[in-house]
Amino acid sequence: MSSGTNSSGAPRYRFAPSPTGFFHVGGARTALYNWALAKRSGGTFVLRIEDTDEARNRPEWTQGIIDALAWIGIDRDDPTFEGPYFQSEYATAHVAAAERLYRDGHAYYCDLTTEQIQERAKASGRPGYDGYSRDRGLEPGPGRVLRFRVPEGVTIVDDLVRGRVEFQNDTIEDFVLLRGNGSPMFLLANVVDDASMRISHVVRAEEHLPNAPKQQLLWQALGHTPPTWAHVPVLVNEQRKKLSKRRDKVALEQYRDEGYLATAMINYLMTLGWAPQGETEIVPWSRIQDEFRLEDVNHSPAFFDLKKLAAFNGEYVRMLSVDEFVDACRPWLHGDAVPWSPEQFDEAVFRSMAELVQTRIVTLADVPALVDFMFLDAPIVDEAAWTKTFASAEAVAMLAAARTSFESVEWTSESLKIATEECGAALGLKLGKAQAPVRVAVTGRTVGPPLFEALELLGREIVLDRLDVARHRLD
RNA sequence: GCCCCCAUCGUCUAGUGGCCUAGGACACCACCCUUUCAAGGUGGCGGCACGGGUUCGAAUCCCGUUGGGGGUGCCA
Repeated sequence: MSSGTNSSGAPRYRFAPSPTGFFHVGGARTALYNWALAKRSGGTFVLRIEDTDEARNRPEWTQGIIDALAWIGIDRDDPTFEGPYFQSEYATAHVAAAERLYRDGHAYYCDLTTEQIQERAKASGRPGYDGYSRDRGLEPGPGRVLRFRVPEGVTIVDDLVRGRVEFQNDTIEDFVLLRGNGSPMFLLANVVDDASMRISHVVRAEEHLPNAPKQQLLWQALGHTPPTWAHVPVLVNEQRKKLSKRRDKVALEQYRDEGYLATAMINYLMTLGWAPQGETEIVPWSRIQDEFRLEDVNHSPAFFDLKKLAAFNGEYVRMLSVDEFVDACRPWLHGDAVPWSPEQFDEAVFRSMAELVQTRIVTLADVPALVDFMFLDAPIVDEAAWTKTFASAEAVAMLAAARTSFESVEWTSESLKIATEECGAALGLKLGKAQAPVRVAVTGRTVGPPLFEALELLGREIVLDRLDVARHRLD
């Protein structure tokens, strides 16, 4: 695949998000692509932020991008990371480039208003601007836009993922470079910045593909060799529409805040449109960095599947060592969202249950609900579970039997299990049925971590007390 | 309307002319394991959009159809 590549020096991959107050998961994937390639090639990941008026007043938006990148392992302190740069820093250069284009005959001024253009389009039956001012020789002036003079012929965009894409130049209208007020347009600013930063690879979402021929023409008119293009497919929702902020959960920060692991998120994102060699999709970033190739990226849009993400996350949660897991859980075990007070929480107790919790959660946010009964004075009772469990006389009897038995049994999980078994047997209940009333009385729920381990940890006094409370409640 | 892109199980993918009676993963179903719930194990369901070519041979190459998506701003 040989489009003109900036041959001098190491490759430079630019990632140019526009700040919008959150970081899009699609953007995250594109960033990861750029990052993997830059890292492996010994090149550079250039972060250039598209500066808008609104973003300028909200520096936290830019910080949000940097934080989000850091979360997925794109570390600003890494020497591969260059930036952030802001588009506005180059505004003078943008205008200068436009004027050069005008002097060289690659651009011309036009005084048509949007309404006039529409009228002409309507009259001719062809939509869009028809090149009316091309040869009118207009001088610069207030209200006059500078338009690019699209040359005749064919523009071939040589794209690393899509191959050779041909555009007939007569289907590309003479697009605006400078607005009537003299300010540069995005397309121009982008090219000028890329060229002056000697960007060699532009890897971005497919929605930009129609812009590529225009930009390539601009690179050439400016006297530069165009970069290597790669337009990667977009991420879509179940309706096969491009993920949108309005309808879909697209903020990377939200996944972070809901307790998804960055490792899982990164891995999942990379399997959308690409697959690592071999038997499994669960692979560490190091392997992805070594193996990822744009040439192997799929051509069609990929559905962002929450269920599969959840499966990946569970997979990664279970891979954690106990220490790592406890560390990762910490933010979810403290703070306002948690039902217990700081004094009630005991990390040592949590640690001893950690392994049992690990196989039972999807995200870290699921952790508190599994262990809250260990720290609260009284369990949070799930009414539906309670009603269902104590609907039978045996269940009520079982509770009383366990209360009596637990008074004197040796306080280990193994003995507690045997004691429960015996009480159940006397009532014709198997262990599965026998443990239920005890579980609901002590934990408030029908589901949770293995019961007898929890009872042992809780201690005889608390357990007996909760059994009593439950019996009173039944009366 | 015009331009461009895309098309393998429900979903994400492997597959680059014979190794494919199409492989894996998620989801789903069943069974096993089991103190609940998970996790784990085993098995099952399920796909090359359609029609023409090219070829000894096509999921793979070509053309068309259909169906999706994106772009068509003095937005970025």
